[in-house]
Amino acid sequence: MKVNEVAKLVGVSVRTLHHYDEIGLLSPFKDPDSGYRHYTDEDLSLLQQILFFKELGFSLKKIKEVIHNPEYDQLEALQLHRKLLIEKRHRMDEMIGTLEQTIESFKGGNHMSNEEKFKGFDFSQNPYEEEARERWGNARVEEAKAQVMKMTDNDQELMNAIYRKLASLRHEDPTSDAAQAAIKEWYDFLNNHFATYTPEMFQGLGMMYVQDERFTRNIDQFGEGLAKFMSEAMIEFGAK
Amino acid sequence: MKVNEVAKLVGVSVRTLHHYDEIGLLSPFKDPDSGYRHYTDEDLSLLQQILFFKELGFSLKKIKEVIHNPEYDQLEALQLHRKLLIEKRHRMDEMIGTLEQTIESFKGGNHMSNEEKFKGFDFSQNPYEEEARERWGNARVEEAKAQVMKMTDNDQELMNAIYRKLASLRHEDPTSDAAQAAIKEWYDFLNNHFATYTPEMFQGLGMMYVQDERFTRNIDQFGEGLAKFMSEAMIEFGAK
DNA sequence: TGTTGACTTTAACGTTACGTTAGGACTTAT
DNA sequence: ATAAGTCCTAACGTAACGTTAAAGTCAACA
Repeated sequence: MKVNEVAKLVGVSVRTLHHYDEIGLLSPFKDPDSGYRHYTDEDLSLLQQILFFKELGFSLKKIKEVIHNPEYDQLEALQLHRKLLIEKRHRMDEMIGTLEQTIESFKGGNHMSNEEKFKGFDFSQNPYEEEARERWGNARVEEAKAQVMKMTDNDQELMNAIYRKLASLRHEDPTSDAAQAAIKEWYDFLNNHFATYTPEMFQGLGMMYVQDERFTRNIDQFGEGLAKFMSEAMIEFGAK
Repeated sequence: MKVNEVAKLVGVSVRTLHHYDEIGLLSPFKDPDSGYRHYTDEDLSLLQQILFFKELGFSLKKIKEVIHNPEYDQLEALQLHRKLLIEKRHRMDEMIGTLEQTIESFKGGNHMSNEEKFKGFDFSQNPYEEEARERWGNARVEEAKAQVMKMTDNDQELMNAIYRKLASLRHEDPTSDAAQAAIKEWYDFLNNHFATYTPEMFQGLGMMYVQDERFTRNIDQFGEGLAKFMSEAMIEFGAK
């Protein structure tokens, strides 16, 4: 196989293959006449390995070491690397936290009463707070609650606007483009304001919209049937 | 202030300050005679800002844009950046997951019975599973459980060995070097095998060792007083 | 067989945010 | 005044390729 074929097959650039050859990471057979590189099946599977490690965030230098060493070293390298990744993730968590604080301070004051703030968006107060704690743990709920408390008037208005827009669409097909566009707005809003929610919490939230009638009632403040509509739209949205 | 003073004060290299000057990010006053750079207090606070954004992962190019623009853009930039960070964190989570699977497959089979595996290490089965769910949430507990299930015979043996070593030391001072070395082994083991535990879970686990007598009984299988000893050693370990 | 178009090669500069010498000017303390 | 300490600019090095650029090779069609 020639460079371009390989490149297209595995989804890397020709330059990348050249580079790997240059640094001695993957050196295919070179036709002495034409100078063309020719990759065997073996080269390909080695390339797969390389890309695998790369996806895990290894540097090419380390990949080169790891790939040409006995098995035990590979395991050790994997474990070490995982440790580094986990540390990095912790640092990222801290960074995200700092960012969120900064964003809050940029946004300025929050002048609505807390009751006002919790209207329409609710699950960290009232009947189901305890249930939420059971389902998702203390720390998560506290964090979510703190974030809702810090919401700006502006954000609150934005959220209500999204709810109203959704309510106005609630008699249409939840899979329609308009409905999906609106649910995407809502999805983006949640993503921007409550990033600490795990994917499971998102899913669970969607489920509860229809399964738990207390949720249903709360959401249907904005229009009867809204909870059901949103749930269906969310499922559709998540499916693609 | 001259370069070196500034550098030492804020913890960056002189080269970094030169670089920021080169690219027009932070250009202090330059004495026309000596050519020396002189940083004012204003320069310093600007530098703080720069470093802050840098810590958040902004490129110098973006910092330059953000710092010289109206407020609204800054907020937008912050929000955009947080989004990117969150996406990156998700990708990292996936990478860590893949790494863990790979590590498992490297380690090979697991031939002990599940009862065997849960002996000595327990909190995802038996009386307190339900309690764990309440405290830390469903997903976390399930994840932890799955990881315990996948433990290799080897790992299991390793863990038991650590427990036995700790048990043999349990009548000594928990703050002694020997005790701390042993608790570090245990800490590293947990870190290597149950990376999905949050710091709070770690702390909580330590607390429960003495506060919850069901835990105490389970750990004390390896020797009476072990739970208390471990808890004290953990607190000491965490404090430094 | 000649030519054309698709593909290949090496070479080398560009990117990011500095680190790291290197050689020389300026300042400060003794 | 002289040495020690600090400052300057200039320029190459790093990681993992991207991006031209100039030139050789291959397959097919006329």
